[in-house]
Amino acid sequence: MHTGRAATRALLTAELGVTRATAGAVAAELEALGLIRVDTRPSGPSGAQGRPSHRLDVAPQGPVVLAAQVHADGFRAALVGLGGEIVATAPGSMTVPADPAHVLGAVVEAGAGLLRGSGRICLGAGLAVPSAVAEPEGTALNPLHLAWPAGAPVRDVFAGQIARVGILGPDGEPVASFVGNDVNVAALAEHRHGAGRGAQDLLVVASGHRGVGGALVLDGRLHTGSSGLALEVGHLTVQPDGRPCHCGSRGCLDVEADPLAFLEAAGRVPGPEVSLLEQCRDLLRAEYGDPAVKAAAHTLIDRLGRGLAGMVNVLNPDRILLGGLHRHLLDADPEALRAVVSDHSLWGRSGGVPVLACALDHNSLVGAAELAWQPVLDDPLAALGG
Amino acid sequence: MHTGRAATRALLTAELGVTRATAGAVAAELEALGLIRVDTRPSGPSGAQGRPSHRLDVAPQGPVVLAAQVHADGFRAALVGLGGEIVATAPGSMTVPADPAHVLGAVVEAGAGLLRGSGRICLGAGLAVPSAVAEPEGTALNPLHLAWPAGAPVRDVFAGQIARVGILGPDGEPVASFVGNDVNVAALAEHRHGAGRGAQDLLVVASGHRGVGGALVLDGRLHTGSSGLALEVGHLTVQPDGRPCHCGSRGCLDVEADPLAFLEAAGRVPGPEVSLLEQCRDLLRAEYGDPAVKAAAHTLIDRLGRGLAGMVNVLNPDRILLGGLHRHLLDADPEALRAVVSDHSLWGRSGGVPVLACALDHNSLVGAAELAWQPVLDDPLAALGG
DNA sequence: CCTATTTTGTTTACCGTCGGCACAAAGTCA
DNA sequence: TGACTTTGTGCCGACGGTAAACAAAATAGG
Repeated sequence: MHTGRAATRALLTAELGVTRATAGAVAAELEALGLIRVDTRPSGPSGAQGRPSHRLDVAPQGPVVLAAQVHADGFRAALVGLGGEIVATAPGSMTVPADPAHVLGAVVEAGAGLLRGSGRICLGAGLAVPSAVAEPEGTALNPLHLAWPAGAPVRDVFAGQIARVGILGPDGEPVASFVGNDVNVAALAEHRHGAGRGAQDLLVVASGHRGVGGALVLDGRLHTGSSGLALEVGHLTVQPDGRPCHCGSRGCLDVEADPLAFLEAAGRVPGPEVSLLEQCRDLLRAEYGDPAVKAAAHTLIDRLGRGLAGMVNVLNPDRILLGGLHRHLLDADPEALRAVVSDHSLWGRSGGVPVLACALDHNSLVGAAELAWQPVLDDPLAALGG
Repeated sequence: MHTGRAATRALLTAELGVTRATAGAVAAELEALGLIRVDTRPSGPSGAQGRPSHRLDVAPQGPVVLAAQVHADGFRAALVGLGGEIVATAPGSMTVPADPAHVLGAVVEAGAGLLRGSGRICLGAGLAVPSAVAEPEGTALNPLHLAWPAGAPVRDVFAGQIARVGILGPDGEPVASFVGNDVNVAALAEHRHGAGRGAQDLLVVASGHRGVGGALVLDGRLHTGSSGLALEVGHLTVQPDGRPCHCGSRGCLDVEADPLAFLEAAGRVPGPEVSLLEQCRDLLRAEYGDPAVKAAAHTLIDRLGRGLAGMVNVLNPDRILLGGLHRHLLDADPEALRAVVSDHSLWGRSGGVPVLACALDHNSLVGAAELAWQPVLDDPLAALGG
């Protein structure tokens, strides 16, 4: 079981590709474990012929997972139910000595507060970080925006705080902890509950603050490569003779298609009062009439499009989703971006890959929750029964 | 069952991750179907403690598949046994009106001749072509070197010739036909029987005549993307301000790191008497002392290394194999190439990806055979029993 | 030489998953 | 009201696999 949306046993039968009997058994198991509730009431005249199906709803007071996202300015903790619904959420701002244990301690304490207030059972914990995460070590390789040391053992620290604060599962043990790159888990969330539903080969590219991140969801599973470092797409060359990048090359996507690059291209000086991404969004929405802004947008659309085309040639996805700045660039001129991708990808011209915007608010948060839900979906009994 | 080398039941147990009982059952099934032979004779003093294991050998006169490779100058047909052993092979040269049906008819007839001479049973047919192959249509999108029309329905034509000539399986029906890109299937062959054994995330890049091809083997399966067009890596930008490419961009790998680019960089005029690849190989072996040749080699090593680094950032493979010209460049200066890849891939510096040469002769041919063997490995009984 | 140990191969019993099937339930359609 | 269609459930059996006990064939060591 790996799909989110399944409102009736009949839909389960179709989506899982099993018989009605098996789907019924799965539903019965999930109901017995308190994860879903079966609604047998007739839902009015459906118009369809045949016996009306029973709706399968996520249990209203059912279990949740603790999800969190950390970023440059602070963090956000949340409780997320089965199906990606955010049950409760709380922001937090970061204090100055922001070492991992400090930050994640505050994150987990915020989550514990949410849990106490909700009275829900917690089945796991997931964390999204703006850094590549090496597998299976669970270390953050480049948490630059957090000013954490490279290689920080984020999963271990997170698990340690979960144990210290005492986030306990049904078996009385501290719940399992999962850590992922923010774009990666956002891709997972979009695939399950957002604009990526049904895609078999989903490419997600996003730029939130600095740099560019990517993710690939293959057959419903996050593809992280042999050591978790796949889709580090920031260093594809998109601009011959471009500006130097810390990787040693020039014209990398990371420095040519992120919010700072856009503001500079538009001739604006980034202000400190609001995030780079918000400045970009406001510029694109309110001042797109300004020729300098429009030209900057098209410059970045060209660079981004070349990078996306390179990924299309290597990965051959069947859908592309854009987030952060890239999503705003797509909104500004969808046809221009799609044309660049098509023109520079060998087979894009024949057919073309759909390029869409991410659809979920807080997709990194929901995606972090999906990491924690995964073992429950894989084996509900083991995850709950003990 | 998806692995080639398994010389005893005990190794099967380990490689398949099952119990001895299951491995024994699998071996018994394969033996009953005539695919393998069990050698119970003691093989002399093994030195190891414990009961000596029975060797499982590929059946000496067992079934084969028909494999073929077409290229600019002609084709090669072969019979390949389980385990990738080439049982018999025959080259063929192409005549002038080289339309697909003509060429593939000759290919299949050559294969039929080999089959008659061998007295073996044929279980399938695989074909490697120097072109991207769209799935599931089985059409060749850019068979430029063959002067075939773009989008030629290669699989259907191949299957038609198989049926016309009458290559029949044990059930009396024409055998199943499979078509793949030559680098893709070569990667499959290297993973099963060559330098890619044991890799979980194998990237193969090669340049045989013109252009550059790539392939990825993930968990033992070829990764072809959503429509068969993944790893079309020829259009990654590796040279700012490089020469123009037919894709509309400049400095693509395709035109910066193929045999023609090397000969031009070395200041040589390609002669017509021998293939571009052979000219490159001879140049690198015999005249590497010539400063122009050495400089050209390092120019191409730099370009290739940048391209490989881009792929590493996107795909995060755990091993890279090089074929064709790239393999000769690696031989010429292994450390230089590995250094470029490390320096330009974000995480290459910490750890580094092994970069090795392909190990098999005729790896495209063996890979084409693997395509045809695949259904037998997946379900031996169904493939043979009827 | 005889026994203990180790590793391999085989046999048997058993368990869990899932498909096939029959049947019941609950609606629409004529 | 009866036929039809679709959904949900219970039952049986096939299949794939593990677990465990047993048998076989070598080495190790007194």
